[in-house]
Amino acid sequence: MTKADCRGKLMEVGTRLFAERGLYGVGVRELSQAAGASISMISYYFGGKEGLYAAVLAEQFGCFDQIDEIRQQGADPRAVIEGYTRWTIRRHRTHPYLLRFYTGELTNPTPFFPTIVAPAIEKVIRILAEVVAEGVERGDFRRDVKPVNAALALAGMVNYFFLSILATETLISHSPDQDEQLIRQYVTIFTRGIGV
Amino acid sequence: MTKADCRGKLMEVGTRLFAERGLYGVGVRELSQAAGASISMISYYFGGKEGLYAAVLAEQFGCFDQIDEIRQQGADPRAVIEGYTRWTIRRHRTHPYLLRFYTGELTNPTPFFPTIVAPAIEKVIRILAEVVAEGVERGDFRRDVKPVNAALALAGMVNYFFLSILATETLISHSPDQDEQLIRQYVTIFTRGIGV
DNA sequence: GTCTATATTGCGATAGAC
DNA sequence: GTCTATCGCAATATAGAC
Repeated sequence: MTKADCRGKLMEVGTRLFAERGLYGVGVRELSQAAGASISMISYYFGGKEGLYAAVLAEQFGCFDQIDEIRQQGADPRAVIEGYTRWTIRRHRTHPYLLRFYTGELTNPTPFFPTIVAPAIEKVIRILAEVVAEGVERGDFRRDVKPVNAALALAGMVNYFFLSILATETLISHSPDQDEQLIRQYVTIFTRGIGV
Repeated sequence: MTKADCRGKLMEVGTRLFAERGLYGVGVRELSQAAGASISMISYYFGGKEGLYAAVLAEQFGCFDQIDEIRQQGADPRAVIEGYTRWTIRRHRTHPYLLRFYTGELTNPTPFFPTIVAPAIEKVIRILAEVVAEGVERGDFRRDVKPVNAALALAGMVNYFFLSILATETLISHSPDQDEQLIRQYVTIFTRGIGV
């Protein structure tokens, strides 16, 4: 095992195994064995199993910074809403393990939830709510719409589609081929749903 | 510890602890201690820790049977949609731990996911999709709406509101006082979203 | 920088007393 | 039916060789 590979390989297998079974569902023996490294490398590079988990979590949630670009991609609230939807669906394709950490931490938070997970989610919802509020001000959306409720509705629709995959495989195709249709459906449901 | 209490107390603390930290995040020592019973009672009544977890899971998902009553409460698809929304939000209030098991199993499935969890979720989504399809046939909803996509959108909105609580406490009140407003908002967003 | 071997602690399950 | 005590095993972390 060469130097550069060892740390990266541990991150790689840590991402997969922690996503599939959670922090307490995986042991250091299995992690190091899957990485082809020895057990002590986890402590050497990450200070222990929890350190590896924290590093994986931080890497996974790093891409949430992209929400700032989405926010600025258009003055039209509808454009931002479509941008968010497309970005989120694409993100679930490019980061297939992110949703596991996302919902896993919301459901069974680890010590790293307050510093890594909560701020990332809160920022996205806050920005979506601001965008909805702007749309209300512009007269695009109804005045009785509560922006945060609406933001949570949109995030819920998009994320739940992927969250529910394991239980709905028999009901619908989750192939990426359907993504553009899915984006259209959800953007339409949401914007018509809150529209005047 | 009297006989009748022991089993019930183990179910009670098992529900809370498994919900908060998952099957692998809790040990039998902590479970039995919290129940005020001895460690061996878990094996005696449930055949082991996993048996207790399975019993808790089955009890929690038992209330999903109520979906049949919701289904039959009205010929009007809109009435069923409102019934589902109210039932789900009320359920999160009466069963505060159910969502943890629900999303925990979807994210990190245990051996009991296929027999207990997946069938319950699939049935609800299937019924919602049927109701949407009926609405399309009646001309209430648009023909371009895909029933399963729409069903997942509605379930996603409602469930995500509660799932995200830990990360959105600073953004909005999650008090039951707001529930009726929440129901109105989400039913409106959804029915206008898929309406003609 | 990476390994093996080990220290220490905690786990789930169960035997046997009462 | 419930308990205590213990078995056997796996956990994480680390010491020390190379």
